[in-house]
Amino acid sequence: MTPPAGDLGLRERKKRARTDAIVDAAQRLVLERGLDAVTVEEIAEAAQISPRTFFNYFESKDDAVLGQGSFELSAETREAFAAGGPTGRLVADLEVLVRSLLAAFAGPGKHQGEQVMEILQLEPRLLGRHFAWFERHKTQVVALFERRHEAAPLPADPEMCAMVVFVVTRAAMDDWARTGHEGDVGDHVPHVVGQLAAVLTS
Amino acid sequence: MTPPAGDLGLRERKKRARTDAIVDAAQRLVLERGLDAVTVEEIAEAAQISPRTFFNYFESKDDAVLGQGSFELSAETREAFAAGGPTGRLVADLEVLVRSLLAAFAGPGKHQGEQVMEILQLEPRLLGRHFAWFERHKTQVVALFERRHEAAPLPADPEMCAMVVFVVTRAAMDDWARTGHEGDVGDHVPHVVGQLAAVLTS
DNA sequence: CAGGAAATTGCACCTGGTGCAATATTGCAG
DNA sequence: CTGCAATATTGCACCAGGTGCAATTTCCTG
Repeated sequence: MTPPAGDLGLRERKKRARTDAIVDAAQRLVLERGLDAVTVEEIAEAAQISPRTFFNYFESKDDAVLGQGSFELSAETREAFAAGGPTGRLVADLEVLVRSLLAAFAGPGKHQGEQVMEILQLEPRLLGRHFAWFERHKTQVVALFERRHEAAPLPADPEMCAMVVFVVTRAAMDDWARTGHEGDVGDHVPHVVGQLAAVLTS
Repeated sequence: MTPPAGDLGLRERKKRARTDAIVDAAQRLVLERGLDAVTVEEIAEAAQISPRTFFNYFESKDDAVLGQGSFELSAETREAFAAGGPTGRLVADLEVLVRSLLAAFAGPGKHQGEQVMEILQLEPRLLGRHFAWFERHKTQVVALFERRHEAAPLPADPEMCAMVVFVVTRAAMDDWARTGHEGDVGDHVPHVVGQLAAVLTS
């Protein structure tokens, strides 16, 4: 028996390779021709699988294009936040949270991240998916705030806090795009937080 | 020639009647059976039109269910806001704007409004459409803020202001739903504005 | 009432997406 | 290495949403 620690077996490796191949093909084709001009059949062909298999990996074409799935906060980030950290000031910790979210959304590689952002800008329809994603994970985010509430009381309902997370995420992406992809997306977080606060307390 | 002032001619009247019939049928059926269990064919049949004609009135099934289209701010509201009114305090005027938006979304009749909200709660997928709607109209909202900026300088980019409009609208709907549909949706606006501000300035 | 504009409709067609059953691949115990 | 069970891939038939086009009907206007 060789139960490989770091290795994951042929099956698992193939699965990952296929997933990557699908996302790569989807993003490349969509960037080349636009979302509506690319069919699932073509993506499947480019990824060397059957169209039917495509749907074993992703629930929809849109999900594949966004590479949705790699998209969660690390345990440390979550625990630290729930415990009232990392700084103890809510708004600062929120910024950290959003930055992690943006990084997770962008994906592991820098390049991949920019590509997703570029696609999102090119195909606003997909932003609807982003919203849907948020809806799906909303309960988790709310739960996170509920836990933090016990460590350090919140100034608002957990649901409202979750909405803030969402809007800041979205606004940061917007701001980043509007300024011509200047620097890292996360670096725009403080600015948008300031602006949103300014509007709401005007 | 009888260019009827108040009247609109048979053609126009029929068009409106049909639109209403479609929305009514769509909402009734969806409330009865759920979004996925209702086909366009059935809605068309209930509205006594052919399936093809359905798509002359609405771009998608979802649009029909939400009755999207009746969904714009009145000229007065817009002009007043652009001119720096109605109160002169940005956040207060924002609240007025959002209330108008919520009212427009709800539709003319009270009953219709609650129905839409009920459907939105029952079928979260449609919230994605709400987001899409916002994306489509975002430029208009941004333009509104740009105009206001000349009358009374804004504390943030027009785009950020538009994001605030969106998040407040959404948060108010949420809050209203969470408190068991208490009173009018619009009455929740001040509360959520306060909460969001509290989080962002914590 | 005639003729033109606008709306309705039928029809053929494409794409996204699912269920099901057959087949192929992988993992594993002997 | 071999055979068997688990798992993945695939083909196939099918449904629903949505569009383009051309024929037909309905409304308006002179």
